[in-house]
Amino acid sequence: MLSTPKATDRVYDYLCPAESAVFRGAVCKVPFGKGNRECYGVVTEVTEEEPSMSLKAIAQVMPSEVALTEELLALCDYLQEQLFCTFGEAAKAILPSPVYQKSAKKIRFLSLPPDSDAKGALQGFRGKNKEKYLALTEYLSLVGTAEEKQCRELFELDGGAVSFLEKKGLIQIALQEEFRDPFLGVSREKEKPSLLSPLSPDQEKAFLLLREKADSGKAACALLHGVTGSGKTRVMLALCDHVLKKGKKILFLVPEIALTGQSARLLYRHYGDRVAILHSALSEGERRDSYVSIRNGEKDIVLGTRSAVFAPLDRIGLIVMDEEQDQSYKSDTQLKFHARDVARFRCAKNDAMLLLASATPDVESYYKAKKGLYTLVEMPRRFGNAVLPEVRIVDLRPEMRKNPGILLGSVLKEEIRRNLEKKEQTILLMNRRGYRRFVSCTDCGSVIRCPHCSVSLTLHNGETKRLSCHYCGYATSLPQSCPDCASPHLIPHGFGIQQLEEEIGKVFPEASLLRMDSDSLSGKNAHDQILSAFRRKEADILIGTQMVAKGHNFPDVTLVGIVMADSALYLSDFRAAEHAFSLLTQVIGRAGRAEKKGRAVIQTLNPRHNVFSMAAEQDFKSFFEGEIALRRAFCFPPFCQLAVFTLAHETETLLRMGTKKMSDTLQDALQNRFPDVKMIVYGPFDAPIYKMKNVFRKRFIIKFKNNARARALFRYLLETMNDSDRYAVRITVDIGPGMI
DNA sequence: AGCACGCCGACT
DNA sequence: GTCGGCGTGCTC
Repeated sequence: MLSTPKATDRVYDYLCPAESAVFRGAVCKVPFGKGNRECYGVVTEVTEEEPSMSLKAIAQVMPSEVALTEELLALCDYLQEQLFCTFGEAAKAILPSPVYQKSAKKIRFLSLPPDSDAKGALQGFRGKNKEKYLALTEYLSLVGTAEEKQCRELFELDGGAVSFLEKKGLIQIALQEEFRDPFLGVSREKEKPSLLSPLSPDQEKAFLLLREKADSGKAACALLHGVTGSGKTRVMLALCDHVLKKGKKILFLVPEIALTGQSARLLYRHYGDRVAILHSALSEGERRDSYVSIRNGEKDIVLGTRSAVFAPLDRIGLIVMDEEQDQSYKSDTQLKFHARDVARFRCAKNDAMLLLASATPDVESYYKAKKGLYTLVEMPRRFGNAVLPEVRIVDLRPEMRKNPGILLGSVLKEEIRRNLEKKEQTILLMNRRGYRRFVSCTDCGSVIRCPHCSVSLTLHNGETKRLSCHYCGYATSLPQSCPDCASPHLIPHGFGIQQLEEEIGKVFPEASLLRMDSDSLSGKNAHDQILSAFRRKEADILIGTQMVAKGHNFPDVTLVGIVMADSALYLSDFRAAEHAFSLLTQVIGRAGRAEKKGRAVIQTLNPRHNVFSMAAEQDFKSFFEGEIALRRAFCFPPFCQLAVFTLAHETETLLRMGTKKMSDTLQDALQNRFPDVKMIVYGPFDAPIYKMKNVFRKRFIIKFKNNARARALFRYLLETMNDSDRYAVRITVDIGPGMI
């Protein structure tokens, strides 16, 4: 069954219809359960046997172009084994429902009618839902438009309540298809294929090494490590050409299609109609079209984000993962897979080559390459006559002592002024973490928190004084007095991008700004539009979070400022240093091109931290040596594998009972049933957000060696924990978590 | 997860 | 007497 809970995760027998062919991998519509509700299932076996019991019959066999191939069926087994998911969860990730399930339904969106006064209209209203209605209308005034389904969940309203509000004219309902554009503005007209520049000697050398590996006819993995500006992309294209000429097909993965529209342009320019695009922003119809055309063999190249690694492509000769260190390759949705692991599986099945490319490889990948498990190809020189930007590391502490709220130090201010005078562009990076504004009481010290989640509420837009929760969407207006002690002395804290914007506005009133952060924007094209506007020189300064660092080419940017570099270093995650190094290296690389030398200013309270000087020099090797020594000393990946078990329950006491049972079961298993398995168990700890949407969560972190025995122990553990009554804790597992 | 069946309290 | 609460058990 597609998408099934653990309890129904097994094979069910059905009668085949006489008229249509049923085969392994086919997707079928079947009646299921007492109410014979319509479900989808995947055929895993067809027999001629007479059934020994009365069976229900398959209602409909879906067309063969949406069936799972043998390779993808094997992938389902692999994912079940590795991730402890159900068959349905694996199959659903591989075969997203729009592909087999045609739905003409449009999504209902709610918004406020123009110049409505919901508050006034609800003043005299005395129904039991008054508070919820007020909350909903406030929320809509904050976000503009929101999906009806989401609103109903957030404010616990039913369909009746929504139609009541519509009748009263307090809200309006719009039917919309989700907005999509598969090529994200890339012209579909056939452009003249631009002639590729000949390979430079360095590129030629890298290409020959990779080609030799690709021609071996065996599954292989190579890591292409090239500093920013070394021309890796050109080498990858040369390899793609070579593989295509041999009649093999290519999967080309990028971390985020919205930010790397240029990959689509690049591939589309060279290969035109042979390219299919798969990413999460496609409409149902587009996804189906892409899927079917790939499945029918009409496409030779599939470009996409992490879930495109499941594309129904046959005869794969090469899988490219650009920016392979990027954490968005690890899924944090229901099925917590890593695209790299799936890619490795598919390469093994296809005798294909996996090419990982990056300027700052993942420490684990580089370690494997150094050990000889992957072919390591290095491009240490920048292409042409490009030079590295000149980087200044500024100790912000002296200025911070005088002015604790400072965001722009004098050095950075001076550099920005210089750039404004020269009419050159500037990028300012502000790490998102730690820059949320919250409100606290100066008398009792308490912080205003979300009633459903254990987080503080974030203050938005200075003028409107709106507080919202970034985890459940709860929104409220800033109270007049402290909810705990009734003191009127509530003050905002924390620096947001908005503060930086205000400060720049004061210091440089003549400068035009663009801001890019994920909170202020929704819609897939918004980022791309901002970036394009900046590239067209419609603003002097671009302020943003990590997104501004990713793979974009801005020829007129000569200055990059990292406003507070430390925030990236102080995450509890063991990969914090790796991420900081990668982010800094990438963003510094945005400054300057061949003709114009770039400058970067790093503001920090830790000027001696060597991650800054290593990022400035693009000295990945020194960074790696230091980092791998730490990982070895403290036993972190790649020297072990990590698993995070999260236990969730609405009731704290029952959650505690669950964690106790988990601890006991683990200890017993390690001592008696699995004495040969070595694991280190940490926990239970409160999850980083202990309470979310009124559910409490605790977790265990386990270091282990990933082998069949360890997985058997986990499976035993999950079975033992799940066979208690249905009101017990819910457990989820994340193997190789992205962030811990 | 859904959905039905089944056995106890407040209504016509 | 009956509607409906949610505990329990099953899904080909």
